[in-house]
Amino acid sequence: MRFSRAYIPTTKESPKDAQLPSHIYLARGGFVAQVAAGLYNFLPLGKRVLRKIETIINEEMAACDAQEVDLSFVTPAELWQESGRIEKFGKELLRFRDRKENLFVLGPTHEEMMVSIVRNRVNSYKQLPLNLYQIKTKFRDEARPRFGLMRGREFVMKDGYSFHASTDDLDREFEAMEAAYKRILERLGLEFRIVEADSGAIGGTGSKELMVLAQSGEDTLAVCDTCEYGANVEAARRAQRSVIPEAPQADFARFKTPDVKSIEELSHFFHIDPYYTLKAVVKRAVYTQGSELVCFFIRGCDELQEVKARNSVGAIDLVDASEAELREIGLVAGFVGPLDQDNIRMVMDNDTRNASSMICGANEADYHFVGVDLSVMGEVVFADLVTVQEGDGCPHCGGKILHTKGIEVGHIFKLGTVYSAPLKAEFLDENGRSQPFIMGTYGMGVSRLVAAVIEQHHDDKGCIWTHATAPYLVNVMISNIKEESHVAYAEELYGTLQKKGIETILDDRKERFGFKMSDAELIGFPFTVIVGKELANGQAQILIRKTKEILTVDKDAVVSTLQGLMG
RNA sequence: CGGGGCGUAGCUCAGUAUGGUUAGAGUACUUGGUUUGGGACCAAGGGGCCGGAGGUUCGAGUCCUCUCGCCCCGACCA
Repeated sequence: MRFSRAYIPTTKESPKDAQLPSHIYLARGGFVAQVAAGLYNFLPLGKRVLRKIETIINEEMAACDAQEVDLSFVTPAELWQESGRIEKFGKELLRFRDRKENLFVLGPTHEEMMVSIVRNRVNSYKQLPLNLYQIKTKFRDEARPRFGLMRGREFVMKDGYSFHASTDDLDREFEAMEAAYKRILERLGLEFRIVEADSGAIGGTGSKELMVLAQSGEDTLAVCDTCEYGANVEAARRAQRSVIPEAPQADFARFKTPDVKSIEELSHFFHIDPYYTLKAVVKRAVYTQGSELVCFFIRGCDELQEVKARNSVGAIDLVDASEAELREIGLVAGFVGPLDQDNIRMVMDNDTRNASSMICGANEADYHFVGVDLSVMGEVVFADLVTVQEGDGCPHCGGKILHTKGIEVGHIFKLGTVYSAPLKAEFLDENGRSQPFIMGTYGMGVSRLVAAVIEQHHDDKGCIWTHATAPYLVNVMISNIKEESHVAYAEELYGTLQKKGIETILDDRKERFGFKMSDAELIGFPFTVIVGKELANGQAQILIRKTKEILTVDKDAVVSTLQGLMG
């Protein structure tokens, strides 16, 4: 490609709404342009990067015998009614009617459609397993799109679905997909972590997220400093506490604690470690039908993890409860405890099982119980409710847990029969019995990966594309196009590189040196060959974008040097 | 969806408290010239329904009402 003929609208200034490096540099470098909230046009350079990522995904999927399909983007709402997700998805699902007044939705994900193309066509275990995927634009009417390509409303996603006759076979495929996803991210040149995760509203097990590590990531990860363990904080576990603070000495008693409400005040009042206090967090749990107040009890030194709490009661949402709501059921905010009351549904954190020497609210204003032994409680529901904190022990090796940020670029999990059962997608097993397909699902955010590469690989000048993602690997820059000998050499080099199959752009624009250099750095070509002054000595220079290193090499050695650098 | 902010040239923004020449700057663009290793300089140009609709007024970018859009914080997010 000749730069003089390319459409690469770079700008010196960044759009005012851009915050993240990926957003700023992709916009400034002329890769994408915003159309409306959460909607972006991909310009030539952006499209090339997108296609490169898609190609790598396609290659790795082919290696696993997964087959690419292309499902219609507009899907009949009926399918969504059948699966029951039309309500669950809510306003994120864009719906509209056609001229005949039939209701349709724009696909935000394609479980329903994928199941529908397989059901009634695959009807024997002999036709299984099957792994189908597509790379396609999705639409989710996000309440608040942000961060450029990171969280758009329209985005490109690879979504794959596998169908199996047994859970063993699903397990095998799941591992193969995890390995394939790992290879994809490695080939893209990304630093990432595969972490345990919550399956979300959709349900399922074995949920794993692929996280590209970057400070700007929207997800917090708990990772072990010693072993491979990593998890989204929404799902992270921890080892039993190894160091337990010294227990306070006290017999069971009701104690006057005027205006002592918070855990901090309580531990200060009694001069004890918050470990021995019981924190009560009351939330209104919202279910598909109805809602109720629930009190979650955790140790005072812990924080409630809302996703875990929500899962523990099967709620679709938790909202803060007001003091008035508490009063209505006879509880006093700041003094809620599990003893002597059955006003509210209670869930206790696993770490409070049989806890003793505890201090908890007495369900009466200005009173707490001390010396409480929780093992005296009758039937109690326990669950893991707490947020794993930095410094906690790794559940696998006992190493130390650290927090880090990640960008979710992939999510794989085992669906089982969550969709196939309600949609009645069944096959006959070896015994002639009808069974719903056992399914797995494998998603990867393709357009988000474009942004993730830049979040992880940029500097104050612009993008630094990895070799696998660069729109062009080599930029041959002519410092001054008025120098005929320079132009002649650059043209020849450009031709040679192209013949060798190396994606090259020739910067033959009538611009000054500095302007072209800034563009080269902003766009982020891995290598820029500077054809200029040095040619008088029979030399050219190679700028390595990543290290900013400039190699001066003999003009006849440029191609071989580049090939060496590309490895 | 709650709270806040902003819509003026392709882009980044002045101008709006107090209505009044022909609506500005920087940058980008065009032409000519000088330059030619880090977004250079000089000169001359083109480019605007001041988001939209209605109103007040002799007169509205500026005041009032209503709308639409975009951004930020939060809630939400397979």
